[in-house]
Amino acid sequence: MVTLSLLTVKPAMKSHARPPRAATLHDVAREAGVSLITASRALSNPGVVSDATIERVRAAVARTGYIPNLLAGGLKSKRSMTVAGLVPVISVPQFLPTVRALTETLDAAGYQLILGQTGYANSREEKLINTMIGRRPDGMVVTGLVNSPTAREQLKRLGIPIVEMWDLSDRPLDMVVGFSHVKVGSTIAGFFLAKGWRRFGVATGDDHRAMTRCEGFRAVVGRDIATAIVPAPSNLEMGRKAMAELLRQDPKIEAVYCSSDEFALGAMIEAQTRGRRVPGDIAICGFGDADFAAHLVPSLTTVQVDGAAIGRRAAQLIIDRCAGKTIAQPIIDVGFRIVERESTGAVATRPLAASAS
Amino acid sequence: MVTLSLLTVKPAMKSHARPPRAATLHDVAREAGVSLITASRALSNPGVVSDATIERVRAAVARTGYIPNLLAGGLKSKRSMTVAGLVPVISVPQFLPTVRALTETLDAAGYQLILGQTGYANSREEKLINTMIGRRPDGMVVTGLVNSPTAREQLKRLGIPIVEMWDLSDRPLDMVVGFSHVKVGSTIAGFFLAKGWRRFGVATGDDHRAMTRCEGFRAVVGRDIATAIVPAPSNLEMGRKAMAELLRQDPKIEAVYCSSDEFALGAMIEAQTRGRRVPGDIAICGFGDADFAAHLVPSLTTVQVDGAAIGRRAAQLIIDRCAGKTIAQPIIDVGFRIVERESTGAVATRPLAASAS
DNA sequence: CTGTTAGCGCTTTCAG
DNA sequence: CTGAAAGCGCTAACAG
Repeated sequence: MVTLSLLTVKPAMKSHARPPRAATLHDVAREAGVSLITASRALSNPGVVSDATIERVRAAVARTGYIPNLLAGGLKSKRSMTVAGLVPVISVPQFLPTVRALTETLDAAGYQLILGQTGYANSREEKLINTMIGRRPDGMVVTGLVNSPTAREQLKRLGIPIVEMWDLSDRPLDMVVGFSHVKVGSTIAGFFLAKGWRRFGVATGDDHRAMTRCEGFRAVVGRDIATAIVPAPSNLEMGRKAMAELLRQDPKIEAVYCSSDEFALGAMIEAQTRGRRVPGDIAICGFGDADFAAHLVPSLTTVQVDGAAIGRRAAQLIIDRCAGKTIAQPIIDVGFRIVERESTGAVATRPLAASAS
Repeated sequence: MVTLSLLTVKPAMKSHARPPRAATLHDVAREAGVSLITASRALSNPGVVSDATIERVRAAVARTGYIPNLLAGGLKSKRSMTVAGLVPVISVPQFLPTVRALTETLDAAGYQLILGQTGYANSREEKLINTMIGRRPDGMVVTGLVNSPTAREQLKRLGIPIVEMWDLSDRPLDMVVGFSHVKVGSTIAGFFLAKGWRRFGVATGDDHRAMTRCEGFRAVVGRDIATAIVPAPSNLEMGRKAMAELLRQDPKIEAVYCSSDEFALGAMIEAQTRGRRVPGDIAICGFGDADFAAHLVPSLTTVQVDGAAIGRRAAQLIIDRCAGKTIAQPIIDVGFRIVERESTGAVATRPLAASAS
């Protein structure tokens, strides 16, 4: 018996004729001469289908140009194979390694990351979460701890795995991968003190996590130090302005912590422009260990956080939970360490570093 | 008659009881005492429903905590309200403003951008396109021109609006928003020549678009100039290495074009480290007009491209086409302009700029 | 303005 | 190993 397909793809069709519709599994099944469900199994659960059948279905797929409709599959199976990810803004370099690792780790497991920008404002966060839920993601990853009680309640009720990241909490919404920002601040302060400096300054972005680091810093060195706060995200331009402000507040300032490396570079440039030597007159420490930090002149002392690891581990938590595994450790502290370079002068005598992991 | 809902949300339930399933439109309809389709219309097409009914449905939505399942809606209506976006790697600063503008413009129209990383390798591109098609996006935006004939054919067959961006072509797959990279290269060359320099160098990433700019540059100033090619994406570290290489090839080099601003900053630092004054001894021009370029010392001459505009216009093309509008101009040249700053010395006597728009 | 009917394309039962 | 039936949650099409 000869089965004539109505769907044979002809590379060249008259004029602009475009196939009225994409091939469905139904078409594939007909082409392969098997039932719909067998075709489905051949593709998504080959273990229970005979090799011969699999081969015929594969061939039919190739002939028809079939691409599974994940919307339909997800509707029935309740698994959309997507994970929602919330970041403040996509253009902050800080989170890029994390987003990249998330994308890649999820991709390797067949999941698609769907990114949303909350924009540093809590109101947007709630709205965005709602939009995201509409796509029925299998998991959700958010930057920072979810503060809004409404949003927390809603996310909990969803019953999907959730990872809060880039921060730490004893009592996360569900799971958390991050590090202690307070500890970062106090560690930098300890590092500065160990070097013998006594006149400090801090330049920080105004977002929650940066402010927390700033508080950790001031808790150790005192709150009446020169302080410059700029709207997040802090960049090079803002760094120049902030350093100008710090020098106005305290012309004899000795050591400055900046809440990002871009910010620190700006501060460094401004200090140099005003005739201060770095680190001769002013020591500068950044945060994030951006790719350029090691290659500046002077190279920049900074706090290294493994953003890619945060993304990888967050993704893995989601993947594991979706696979039904029980998570032994739902609170992961990835730690951080001070990378001492030239911008803070001669190397300190005692090493100062790390957090738990 | 009193309608007792089975779905009344009780804030505090016994132990870990979690609602077995999310509220569906069916639940909302029952709560509101209307039919399923009326509830549907009240939410997505309120114009054709009485105000009283809308109000009742709204109340039912609030009570049940209903969030529409966009997968189900998309399956039936054939509109997933998603747009697929392909970038080489998410972590390249270059495309960030574009991705951001895309996200935001699409979001405002109710669309969700789904991002995929092709990773500078054509093989991944084809595979990624297939994955994306599985989610049945309503449109697609790709960085650069789609080269692979297989991919072009497949995308055309899809019948959804497609925008290629960050490059230009007379014969795009569908629509294109970008600028001429050859022209960028030749314009920079002309700019350098007008300043009186005669010994040139070029440091470039090895991706297609950067190489094209490089060719445009060399087509004007000659192909036998000092040249350093590094693997994309080019960053500060690579810039230092590249400049070291250029100085090795030609110690008397006078003017260098770098394929990105991060790259140029690295080159500048390396030159200064080796005792060359910028712009005194060597003039440097970057590409991209990164946010920091204007605030460096010396400030960096560069080529400004409105990446956000590319994203906005690409998104708008997709949105308009999805709305059934005919696109008057499917080939959009957003142009570029040289932003002359300190790194190329005294301001040129004749202005050099722009492309078509 | 409102309701009924019939699917979208797939996967989960439950039977052979 | 294969198949038939049912339906995920929603909306388009056609009635009233």
